Amino acid sequence: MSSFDEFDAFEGASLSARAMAARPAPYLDELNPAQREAVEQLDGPVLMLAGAGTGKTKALTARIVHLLNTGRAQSNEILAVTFTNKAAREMKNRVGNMLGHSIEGMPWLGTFHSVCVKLLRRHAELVGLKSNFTILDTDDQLRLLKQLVQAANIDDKRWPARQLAHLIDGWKNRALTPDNLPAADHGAYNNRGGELYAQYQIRLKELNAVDFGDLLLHVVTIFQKHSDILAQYQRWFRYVLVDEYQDTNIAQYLWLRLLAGGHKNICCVGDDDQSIYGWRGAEVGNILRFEKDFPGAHVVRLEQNYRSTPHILAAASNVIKGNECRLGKTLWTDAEGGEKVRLIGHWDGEEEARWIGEEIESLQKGTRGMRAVGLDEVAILVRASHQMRAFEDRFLTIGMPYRVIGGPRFYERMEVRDAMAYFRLVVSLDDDLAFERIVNTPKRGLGNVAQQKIQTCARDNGVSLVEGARLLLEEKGLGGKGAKELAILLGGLDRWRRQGMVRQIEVPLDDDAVIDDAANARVTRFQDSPPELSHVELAQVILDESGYTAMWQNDKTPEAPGRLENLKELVKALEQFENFQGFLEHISLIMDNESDEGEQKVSIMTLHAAKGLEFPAVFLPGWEDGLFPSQRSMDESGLKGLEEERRLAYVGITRAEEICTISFAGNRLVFGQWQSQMPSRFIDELPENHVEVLTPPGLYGGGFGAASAARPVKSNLEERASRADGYNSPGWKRMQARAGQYGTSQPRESKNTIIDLEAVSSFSIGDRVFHQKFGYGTISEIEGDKLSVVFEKAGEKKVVARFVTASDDIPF
DNA sequence: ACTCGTCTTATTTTT
DNA sequence: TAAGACGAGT
Repeated sequence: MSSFDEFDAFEGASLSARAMAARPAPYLDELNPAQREAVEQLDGPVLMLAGAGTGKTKALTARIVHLLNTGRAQSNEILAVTFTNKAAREMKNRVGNMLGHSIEGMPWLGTFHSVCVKLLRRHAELVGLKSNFTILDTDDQLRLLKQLVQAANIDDKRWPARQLAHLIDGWKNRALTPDNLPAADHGAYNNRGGELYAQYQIRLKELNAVDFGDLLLHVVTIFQKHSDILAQYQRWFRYVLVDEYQDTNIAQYLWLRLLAGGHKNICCVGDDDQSIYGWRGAEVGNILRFEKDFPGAHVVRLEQNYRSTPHILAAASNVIKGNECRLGKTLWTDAEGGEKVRLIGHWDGEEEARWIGEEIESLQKGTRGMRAVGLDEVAILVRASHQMRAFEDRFLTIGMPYRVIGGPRFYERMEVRDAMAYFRLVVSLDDDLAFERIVNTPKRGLGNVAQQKIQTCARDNGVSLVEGARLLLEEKGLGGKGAKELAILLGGLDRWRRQGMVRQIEVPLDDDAVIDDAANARVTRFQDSPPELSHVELAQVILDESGYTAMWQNDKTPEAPGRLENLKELVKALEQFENFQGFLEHISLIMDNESDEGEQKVSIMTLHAAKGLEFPAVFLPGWEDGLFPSQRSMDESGLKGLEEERRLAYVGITRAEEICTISFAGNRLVFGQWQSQMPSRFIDELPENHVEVLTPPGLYGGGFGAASAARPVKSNLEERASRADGYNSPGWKRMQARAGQYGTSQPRESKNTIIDLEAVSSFSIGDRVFHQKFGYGTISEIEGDKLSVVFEKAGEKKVVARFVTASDDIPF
């Protein structure tokens, strides 16, 4: 992709740079003392512990500018890594702005993955790859693994390939190659884990492909095995900067240690309290251990917050201080006043959504002396994406514009990937995975049997699938419609390839290696080919002639028009690139979807997706034990899991600038079952004098606590959870202490059910009752809060008392 | 080869 | 509940 003239100026560079060392540094004046310290401490290891909203990016960019300005390094001698492209882009922009001129260079500011791609392209042969290797996405990865699993005669029902994929990802995150896989891990996946992992890696090499994990792992391997190469880069990258250090996994940690191992000029920026990606391999330990890893490290804490009101900060701080494993920071602010964090309980999830909808409407109008808040300034942050539905439903009915952030990304959409598979195949005919994806899309009458034949033929002859298909046709090994269609496809591939060729020769590519390969192959055959198509035109032609466009045009499902729209957008996106290769390279790493226009909309997203963002008004619904903190997280990871959930709560609260509203529902439909919920234990951790409880207990006698007290079943569950992690006080105590403490909004009238909480415990045998699902019935037995009811239509069922009402009350 | 019905299983997600 | 995966039937 990019050439290596980043290195060209290697030795003689710094004279002019040093001459600049005396330049004034106005950017320093805008920093607070802590930020300034973090910026000016240029040499040696530095850990910048930056709390939420403390101007971390500002400090980080100032540091880069300072490095340049003092002549310590040239822009191409600084390695700065982030996790997301968005973060990398922002940093680039801000460095540019701060310098006052566009930065030519900073070629090594990018994501871990994009930097690794560059490095790996340069040294691919050292791990048995060619420098034009392709990068598989998770979909390709899974398909590949499925094949291996089937070939190994494993019942993929009992041992799903997904699970294996997950294991392998985990190993790669931990920098474990098949060779150094610990015995314990070897036995995973029905004792075949290690074996299949090894096979998978071999297969990847055969395909000249890598998965995301490999990008880092291969580079680490190269550095470990080739000290000369490592030394070269250690010298080249004079300063190393890392953003979001708390999110690094072991592979990334090793990678950094290796690169910074010489001069130790490494500056890691992060916040242990915002480590929320443990489940995908991030090691909070990396940041907690920093001072041990880099003795003599300077630790700077950025604690002055420029984002939120004191109430919000107090709430966040009080919650997070429940965590044991943290370095400790206290956010503070100059700002004064502001609303307290608001807390409200609801009857159920629907009611919660309704209330939030109305609340947003009144924020818009600017009631209670507050300024009017625009919809763009409002966000709803949920723990799990299924919670979004209630809000979407509600907002749809009241016509409130909203946008869901972090859904399936543009480049992950089926149609986009199909299209890209065509492009990939045209670019390199031996992209077997791309071929597999599209042979029968659109339907060409090439089902399992036909594809199997192609596979066999290709393997027997040791060629790619495309070549195998060609041979198969020549041998007449395939008949009927399939054969005809396949011939058309192969013909098309050749034609498209030819149509794209000349253009590719004319356009200079960045990457010498790629250009050489491609050009050599082409010059001999197609030098004088007739008028060509630009890659954009070609893309359109491919989609049309392959029948792919037609496939969606003929599709009558409601999503078909949207898919066609996406294809158009994809073709348009190609315009920004010089050629196919450039595009494919780019999108394999960039999965952004920032195509949102002007209209004011409420944002709905998960807490994870919200990290790094901020909104004047934030709603945090669903604070119920089991949902948040997530039961699964606690079951799987115990105390560690709970602490990560707590960090998530911290992240959520600290997204809010002016007003933060936390809510919970007493009942929620979970997997189609109504469940009564306990308020989240994190609610107990909110500091009372910074919280305003809305809708005090009123009409419904005792409100939440009383209702809970009537349900020993839940509290046992709750108690079990508490005991399991040994963390909080037993559920019962908490619950009782809380009884009546929090307000609960009234049940939704539109449901036409008025449920008298007092009545829950006052059923007696023989009462006639109504149940939403089973209809009318008569109570035959009472056991705690469980009733046996003989329903008129549904027969005898055990139901929880709460879901049943005395039948007279039902105004149906 | 494709469609339809049954079964299963339910976080968080970047690159 | 509700979406996705899978197998059987046409």
